[in-house]
Amino acid sequence: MDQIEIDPRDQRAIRISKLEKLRAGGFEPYPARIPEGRVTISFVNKEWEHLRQISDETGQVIRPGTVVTLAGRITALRSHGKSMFIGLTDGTGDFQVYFRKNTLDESNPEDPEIYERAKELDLGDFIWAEGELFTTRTGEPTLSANRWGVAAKALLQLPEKYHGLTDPDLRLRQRYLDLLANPEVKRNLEKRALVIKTIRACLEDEGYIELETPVLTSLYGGAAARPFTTHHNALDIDLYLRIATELYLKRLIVGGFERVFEMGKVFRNEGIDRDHNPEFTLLELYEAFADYNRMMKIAELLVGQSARAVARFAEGAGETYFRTGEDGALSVEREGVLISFRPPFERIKFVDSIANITGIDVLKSEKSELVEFFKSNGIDFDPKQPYWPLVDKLFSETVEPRLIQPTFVLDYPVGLSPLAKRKADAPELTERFELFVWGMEIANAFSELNDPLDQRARMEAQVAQRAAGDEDAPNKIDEDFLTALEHGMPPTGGMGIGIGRLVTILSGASSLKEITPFPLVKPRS
RNA sequence: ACCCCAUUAGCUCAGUCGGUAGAGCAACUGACUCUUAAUCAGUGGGCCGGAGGUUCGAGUCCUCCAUGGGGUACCA
Repeated sequence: MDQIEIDPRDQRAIRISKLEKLRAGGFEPYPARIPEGRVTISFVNKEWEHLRQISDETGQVIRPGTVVTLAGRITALRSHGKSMFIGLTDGTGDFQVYFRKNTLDESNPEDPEIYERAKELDLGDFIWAEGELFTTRTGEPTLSANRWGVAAKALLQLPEKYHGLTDPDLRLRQRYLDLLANPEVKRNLEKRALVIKTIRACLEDEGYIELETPVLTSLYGGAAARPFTTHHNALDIDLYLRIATELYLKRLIVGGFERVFEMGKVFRNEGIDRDHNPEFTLLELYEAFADYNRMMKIAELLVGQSARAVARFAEGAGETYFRTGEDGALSVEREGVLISFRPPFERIKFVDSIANITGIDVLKSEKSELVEFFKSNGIDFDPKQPYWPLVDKLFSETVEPRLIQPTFVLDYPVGLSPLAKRKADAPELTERFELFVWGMEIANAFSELNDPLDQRARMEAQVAQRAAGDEDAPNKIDEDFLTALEHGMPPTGGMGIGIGRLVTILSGASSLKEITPFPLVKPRS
């Protein structure tokens, strides 16, 4: 059986032959479990002073090290003939394991091969090792193994340890390799989990309840986006994947819940770039007897607390892109600019912000004036678009890029805000804000429109806009939603927050892809 | 959808004017009982993203295609 020729080019075949040698020698390469009593590496590192072996100046052992069992993946392998050093990583940290022939042989007289078998180990294999904790001559905390075993053999090589994995395509398609090779990727995903946990805890503290609304719906609405479609076989109907949770959460407000939120995936059939992914996690929250001023407070709370939590984590991990000021102010450094997350955030008005930069008063202006501005400033635009979408374009081009520090932009025109309540003293404006950070929209909130007749009129206008060629406008009026409103919805404040974008900013990541575990990629043909 | 750039060993990258395909890590063989990007000696490893074209000759020049990145457009 040893006579089978192995092509030395085929490293997988080499590993399979090692696996067979281990199994033949009584080392099961895929055991169901390892010996009980395994401790984590972070525990050993934390308790190191209590656990380690203590020697006097002459090197005499005064107190033996504690015997523990560790398990993890082999990340380094340095063989020295009759001893070897193994770098071991578990989910909590790194630790060095020392295999010494004499020690292993003396502890296992029944198995004369126990040291030799270790020569069948490769980088990437999972092993367990039980032994005594000591400090090497060079000061490295180490476990000297008395016993060891395979926990799971790896058949393929891991990425190179020193340069890591940098091919952007491979990083996304084989994210597990990216995670192993690039520690900051794992930290960024941990920050994502931390932000989600922090936001849930804050909202629960505020008396909010979390409910899940349908993903599969026969109508789509609550946002301007093109949907994904799918099909239900038993009912034989086409369904849409939701583009927002808004219209269902408002039904829950009508039904008597006063503080409700959902944090879940929504799906928008649009392009992919550094702040867009077709499926993304959206937080939406609604509070009865609240308005958009209350939503600003909640936004400051959620963003502020998330920033605080991420800062604590980043400091613990030794990262330096985060600063904590003397007064507890938190800021993130991006491209040399400090972004401060200390509430209250700046507040500017939508109409004023455009006028200050362009001189155009969008409430009095006309389409021709916008067109002229675009042309003279060399900005590409779609001349077929109606007035209000062009106003939005004007805002995106001139104001948005300047909104680096967290900034609330207040009081959007009603033409851009089909679901927001009009301002009592300025009916052409709405009680709506968006929160921008680093030129990116993070949150969108308003005093919700609860006048069912006004809501119907605005939805009809949208459907007409669709008919006129706006593919992002809804295709049908959600009559069931309007019926719900006609039964009466209290004055309500509502807000949506793009979780991924918030995490991108707070983690210092360069794009949404970095903090999304598995962003959408084109399948390989 | 459009423009620009990239694609060479398992990984990270060189490759000059168009003239025999290179390095480090990883792998393989051997030495080595406190190493740590271990060291030392030796060995193997390539559809140069794919398909065409120009040429005596193409990793290198041209065209098309695929994938990725950046930008533009789209995304209230």
